[in-house]
Amino acid sequence: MAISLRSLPDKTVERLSQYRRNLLVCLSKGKQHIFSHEIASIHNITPVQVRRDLMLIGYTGTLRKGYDVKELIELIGTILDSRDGLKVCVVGVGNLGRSLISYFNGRRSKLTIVAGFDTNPEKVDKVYAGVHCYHFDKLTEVIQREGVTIAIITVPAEQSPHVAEHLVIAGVKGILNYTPKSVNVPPQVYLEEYDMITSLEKVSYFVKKNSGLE
Amino acid sequence: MAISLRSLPDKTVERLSQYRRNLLVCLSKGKQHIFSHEIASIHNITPVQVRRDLMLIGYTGTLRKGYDVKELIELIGTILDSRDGLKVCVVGVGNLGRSLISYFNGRRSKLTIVAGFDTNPEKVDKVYAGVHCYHFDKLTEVIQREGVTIAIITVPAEQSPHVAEHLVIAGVKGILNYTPKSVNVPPQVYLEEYDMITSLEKVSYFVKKNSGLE
DNA sequence: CTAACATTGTTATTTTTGTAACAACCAAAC
DNA sequence: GTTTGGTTGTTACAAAAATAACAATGTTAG
Ligand SMILES: NC(=O)c1ccc[n+]([C@@H]2O[C@H](COP(=O)([O-])OP(=O)(O)OC[C@H]3O[C@@H](n4cnc5c(N)ncnc54)[C@H](O)[C@@H]3O)[C@@H](O)[C@H]2O)c1
Ligand SMILES: NC(=O)c1ccc[n+]([C@@H]2O[C@H](COP(=O)([O-])OP(=O)(O)OC[C@H]3O[C@@H](n4cnc5c(N)ncnc54)[C@H](O)[C@@H]3O)[C@@H](O)[C@H]2O)c1
Repeated sequence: MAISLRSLPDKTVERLSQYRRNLLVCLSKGKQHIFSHEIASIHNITPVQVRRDLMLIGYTGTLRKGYDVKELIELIGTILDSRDGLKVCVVGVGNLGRSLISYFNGRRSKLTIVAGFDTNPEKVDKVYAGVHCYHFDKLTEVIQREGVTIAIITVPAEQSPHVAEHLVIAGVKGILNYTPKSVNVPPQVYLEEYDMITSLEKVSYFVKKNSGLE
Repeated sequence: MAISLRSLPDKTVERLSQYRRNLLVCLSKGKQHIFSHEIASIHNITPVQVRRDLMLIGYTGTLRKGYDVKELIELIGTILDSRDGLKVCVVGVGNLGRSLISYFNGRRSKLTIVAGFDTNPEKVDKVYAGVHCYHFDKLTEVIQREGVTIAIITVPAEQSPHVAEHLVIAGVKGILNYTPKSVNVPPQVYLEEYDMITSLEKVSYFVKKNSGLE
């Protein structure tokens, strides 16, 4: 299908992931069809935006009946998921890393966390929520053996550039960096960074502004 | 100052927060001046974008000498921070909530987590990283007594709309929702939502696409 | 002294994202 | 049957964000 080959807008990809998650909930409640305005209201966006996103992936609903929930879930699956799923590792099995491991695993069948890495001897060779924690020295070896393609970085901030460098050498194709220090990767590696402090400061700025403080 | 009153672009606010964080690191290393291309390279963006952001906040550097690190930090402070700081609470003291509490507190002097809330009796009236956890029933009372203006939601997803509703009633002015279920708030409350699953699926999509998989 | 250069600040352009407008359609009501 | 109404898919428009272009300026090299 030509459409799934051309790159979708970033934001559309994000929304598709969210649509799917909520569509699964709808399906489990026995809902078989859904209107664009229903999807929109779940996500607090406009129906037009929903229809536009679905247009981009070439899905056509039925007039006055809406979209077939199951079909749509499957179509989004063919777009977002890789056939055999992708393997993920977490570098830095601290507070945040452990939270993520215990939270993610088992939820998305196509994305599995298969390894953790840490430098702290107390964590190495322990198992967290079913995930083995290896020493950071084994990074390349384990990544290549297991065929890991995505890494989540949750080490102390100052370590993240160093960690990212090793991940690239080891051959991962995508990195999700939760450290407030941004990292540098070659263009063929997809990088997503998110900084919780920044988010909080942003909320704080707009709260200040809206409240007309000082 | 007229400039700080007009609303800055969302993305600029985010970047200012990040600039400041790294400028503080520079300052602690004794660096007194910095060029736009240096700031840019720290954040993997272009020097033009840095200059544009600084233009928007009305800061002027010195030609061939760059920006005064200390001055710039202070100016960003006057823009992002509220004079007396803002108080923050965390609703849902589970894995993620506790991570956030222990991570955030003490880092940003102007934003302090002053309370946690949970429904689980085992957590109520315990103290986590110096933060008292109250029963959810006390939400409004504590928020008003302490003057909390910002809330972070880290309860199980299906609870988040209910929690958000109570937070609005209690009078918070900003909400940061880490739940994958989005919530509805009146326009005077600033809402920021972030969904880690979506981020991971987005990385996965682009990894798949870049690798030319299937 | 002058030319070349590095760097800033600003305006113009392009790209991305979101919103609005509207034609097409078909089911139901009358 | 014809009209009404709700809903889709698409095109046209607007807003936000990023990038490029470039003038201004003062420092350094010759
Ligand atoms: N905890 C949070 O809620 C939170 C929130 C926002 C951002 N973050 C960011 O996430 C990162 C981790 O935070 P945390 O609270 O989990 O810290 P943490 O100290 O609990 O965990 C960090 C872990 O990384 C390990 N580590 C250190 N160097 C390493 C290396 N080179 N290779 C592999 N592992 C290494 C440490 O042994 C430790 O286990 C930090 O950069 C922080 O800024 C955390
Ligand atoms: N843990 C993670 O790394 C992670 C990652 C991404 C998203 N999230 C999201 O964060 C949320 C929490 O995740 P978690 O792993 O911390 O879960 P958790 O089960 O460890 O924690 C949830 C906490 O919320 C409390 N709670 C339940 N209902 C409540 C209510 N009405 N009011 C106040 N407290 C209530 C529970 O008692 C529990 O302590 C979830 O929505 C999850 O989707 C978590």
